[in-house]
Amino acid sequence: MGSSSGRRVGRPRAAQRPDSGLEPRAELLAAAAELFTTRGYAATTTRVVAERAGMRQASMYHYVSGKEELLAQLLESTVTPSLVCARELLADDTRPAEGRLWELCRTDVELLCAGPHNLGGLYLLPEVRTERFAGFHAVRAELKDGYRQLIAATAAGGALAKSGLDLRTDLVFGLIEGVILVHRSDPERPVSEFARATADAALRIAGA
Amino acid sequence: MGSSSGRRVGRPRAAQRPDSGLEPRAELLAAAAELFTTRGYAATTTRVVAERAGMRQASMYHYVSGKEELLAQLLESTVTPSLVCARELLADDTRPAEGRLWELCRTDVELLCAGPHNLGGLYLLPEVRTERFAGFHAVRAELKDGYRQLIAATAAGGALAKSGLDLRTDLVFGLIEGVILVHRSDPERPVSEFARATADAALRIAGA
DNA sequence: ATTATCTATAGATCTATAGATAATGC
DNA sequence: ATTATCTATAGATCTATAGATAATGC
Repeated sequence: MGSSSGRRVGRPRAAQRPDSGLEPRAELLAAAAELFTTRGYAATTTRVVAERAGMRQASMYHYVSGKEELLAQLLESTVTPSLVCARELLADDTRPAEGRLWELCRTDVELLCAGPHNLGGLYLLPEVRTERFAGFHAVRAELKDGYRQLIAATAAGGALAKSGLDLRTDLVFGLIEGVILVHRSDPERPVSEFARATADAALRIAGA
Repeated sequence: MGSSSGRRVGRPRAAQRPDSGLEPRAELLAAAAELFTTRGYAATTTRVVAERAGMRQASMYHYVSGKEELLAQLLESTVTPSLVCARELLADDTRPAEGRLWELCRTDVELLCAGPHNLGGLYLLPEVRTERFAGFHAVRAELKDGYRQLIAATAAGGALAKSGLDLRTDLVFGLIEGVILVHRSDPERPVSEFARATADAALRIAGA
């Protein structure tokens, strides 16, 4: 709920703005999402994040320990929904693998392109490769393994040797993540049609 | 040639190292390439670039005006060879478009994955979207247009409406640039085989 | 009393310039 | 004299903490 209206405990903010309806921490995350994706992580100062969230630089530390925590949280929130989808599809063995792979690709593209800022673009930040974000890497690796299992379960995939399967998996996963670049270059394109076209392309790459 | 051996004009460097054989400016570019691709642009200080190139921070300014100039130069040197290849293939109308498109994809992947550092990864840096790098964007746009023309000239591409052609072009170009991500995740994979497999995948996406 | 914020600032950078220095060239 | 480098540093940040302040809650 937070602040459902008017009077709140604590010293009032210096710069008042129309109530966004978000909790302060969520406001910080939203501000960080926009700034990190457009300007990059290292180039974004705590001051601009806080200010965009409506508070002064120092006040940010009341809610988060610093920039790192914001990025870590944003990253995990980006993969988690895709991972949930992958787990469901892997469990559902009533449907052929081809259809489930297509569905995973489509959903993943929708999720990557969803939201006002190109959240998927966070994957690409160089800082993300750091040990600090091991939690994110773990969930992302699990998602990639979901892709691998579905590709292996297709008719074409079953015939592949390990190196061939690795290659197909990397190409499909690369296409899906590369979609972030495509979306960035033309954010106006209708997402659902684009997501279906990308899923079609992924199946062709998988050989299905 | 530079410094073919021993005695050089000017005060000696503080930290001597085995002669790399490169001119100082080239040493700076090589250092920047590695650091920008691994740590990112904003997170890389002039001090580490200069030090890795064997000189002190301030000495760098004898050769370049600052970090921006290094990035701009690196970016352009990354697309230019692909663009040369695209122009040659576009001009050669004795071969069917399918084969030329395949060749462009293969060469482009080879070039993106070439070199000790993942130079192609520079594309992904958020700072690159800045107006400052308009020169790079112009050559990159010309390369993308080369892809579009070749796709349009294929049998399958000729039948497409404009929006369909745009979509195919974006998917193919996205796959090729996404290759940077794939290469980053497994730099050990033999490049030439990978390049051929990616070109095959690109043709399947193009519908050829 | 508790809380959310603020202002102020210490300490740690980082960039780019100024001016000194140590080579070779003539 | 010319050149390539160096050392030193001013000025501009940026992060994170310390301590003050202005609300509500009881």
